[in-house]
Amino acid sequence: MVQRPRGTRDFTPKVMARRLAFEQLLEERARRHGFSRIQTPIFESLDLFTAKSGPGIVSQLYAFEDKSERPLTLRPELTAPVMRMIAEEGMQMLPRPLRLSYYGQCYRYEESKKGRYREFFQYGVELVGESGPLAEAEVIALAIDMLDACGLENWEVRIGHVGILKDALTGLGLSAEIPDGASEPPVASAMRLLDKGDDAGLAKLFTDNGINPDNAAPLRALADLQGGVETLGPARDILSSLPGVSLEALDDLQRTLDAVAALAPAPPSLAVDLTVARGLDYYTGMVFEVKVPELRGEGQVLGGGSYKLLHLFGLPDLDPCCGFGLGFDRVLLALEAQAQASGRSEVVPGETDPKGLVAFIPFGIDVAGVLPIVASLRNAGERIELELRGRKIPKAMKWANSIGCQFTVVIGPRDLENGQAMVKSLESGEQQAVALTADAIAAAIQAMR
RNA sequence: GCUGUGAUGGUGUAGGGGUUAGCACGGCAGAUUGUGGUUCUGCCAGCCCGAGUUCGAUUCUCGGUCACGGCCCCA
Repeated sequence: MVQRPRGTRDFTPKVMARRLAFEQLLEERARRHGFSRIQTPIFESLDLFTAKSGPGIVSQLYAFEDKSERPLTLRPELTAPVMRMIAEEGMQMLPRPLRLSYYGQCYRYEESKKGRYREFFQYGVELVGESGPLAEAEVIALAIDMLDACGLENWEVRIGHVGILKDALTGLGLSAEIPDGASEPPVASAMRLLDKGDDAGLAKLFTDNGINPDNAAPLRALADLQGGVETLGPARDILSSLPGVSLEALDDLQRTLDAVAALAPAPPSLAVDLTVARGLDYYTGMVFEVKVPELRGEGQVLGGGSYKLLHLFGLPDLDPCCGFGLGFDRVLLALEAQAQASGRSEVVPGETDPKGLVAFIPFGIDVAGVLPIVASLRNAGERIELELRGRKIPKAMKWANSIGCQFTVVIGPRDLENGQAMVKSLESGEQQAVALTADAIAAAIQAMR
C-alpha cells in the first residue's frame, strides 16, 4: 500500500476537531489583541528564504522547479512570506502599526521525530510599524495569553535582549563588523564563547582585540545571572561598572517586562536570560521563547522577538518588527500528554461541542415527509445527523449512542398518525412526545439541555 | 550528520522455520417487528516492501520503507 510521506500526518475527525478548537482558541485570543488574520501561499520563490537565512538553508527545503524552471520551494516558515506580502501588497500604506496573525503548514526536510515533522503547523503574529518596549510587551502578552488560555501547564518563558550583551561588547570596543578573512564579527565570536562557557577563549579574544581581558569576568557574571525580573538590578550594577557601556537596552527590557506583568496573566515561570542569543542575526532587540520541559529535546514551543527584515524588501522604515511563531503541533503534544497525566478528557478547552449532536431517526415511514423538519432544525442552529440506513429502533439507538449523540428524535408510523415526534435525551433517558414541527422539537431539546 | 529499538486485522497485542496465525476493542448481521450504553451467537478484517538461505520464510539474514528514542544541529 502507498504510505503517507515521511514526516507527514493524517488528521482523523476526532483529532481534527481538537486541532480546529485549538486554532479557534488561538485565533480568538489574537483577535482580542487586535490582530487580523492573513494567509500567504504554501510555496514561494526560493529566493525569499535564501535572502532571509542564507544559501545554507536550501538543504533543509523542499525546493523544486516548476515547468518553466522557476526556482520555488515549500515554505519553511512564515515570517519571510508575511514580510514579502507587506511589501508586495503595499501594506506600508495602511494605518500603523499592522497587527497580523497567521496559521498554516510549513515544510522542512529533516529527520522526523515526535514533535518534529516534515510538515508542521505554525501559528504566529507580527506587529509591524511600531517598535519599542510597549510594542514588544504587547507581543509577549499575547503569547502568554494564548498559552494560558489553552490550559497548558509547566511552561517557562525566557526573555532576553540581544542588545544588552551587544552594547556591552561594542561599548568595550569590540567590533560588530566582519573583518576581512573572518566568518563572523568579533562581537558574535564573543557571544558564542560566552554561551559555551569558554572564559579563557573570551579573555584571549579581548586581548587579541586590544581590550583589557579583565573585562571578561563581569561579562561572565552577567551571563550567569539567573532568575526573574529581579536579576535586572544586579545586571545594571555589572553594566554600570564597565567603561563606555550603554544601559539603554537594559532600560528597554525593564520597561517591556513591567508592561508584560500588567498586560498578561502571570506565566508559571518567567526567567530573564541576558545571553539568549537565538543564533539568528536578524534579531535586534528583545527575544523570548517558551519551553515545555516535559517535551525534552523538542521542548521549545514558541519563539520570537524584535527583528529587522523589511529592509530586505525596501521598507527599512518599518523595521524593527516584533513577532513570534507558536509550534502548533508541539503545544498540542504537550496538552495531550498533560491531559492524559491528569485524566482530563478534554485536551483543548472547547473541543467538545456543548450543544451536542441530535440523531434524527425516521423509522418505517416515508422519509421525504420529514426532511423539511431536518432542514428547519439545522437552520435553527442544531447539529442534526440524519439516520440514512433505515435501521430499526434498537439499532438506531445504539448507533446514535455510539456516534456520541445527546438527543434522538424518532418518528415512526404511530407518531406520524398522531402528528408527533419522540424526543429523547440520551444522557437522562427522559423522553417526551412533542408536536411534529421543527419548533416544538427544538423547544423540547432546549428544555432537556 | 551520528546512533539505538521496533514493524502481526482499522486499533492494541499473543505467537512462531510447516499453525485453520490466537486474544481484546472495533465494524456488520442476528438473538430483539417502537427505544441506547449490558449480554450471547455469527461474520468482516492482518504477518510493511524487496532480495537471499531453505523442500518450505510471516518467523532466519541482508537491503529498503516507516515509526519511536538518544546525541549533534536548527527554528
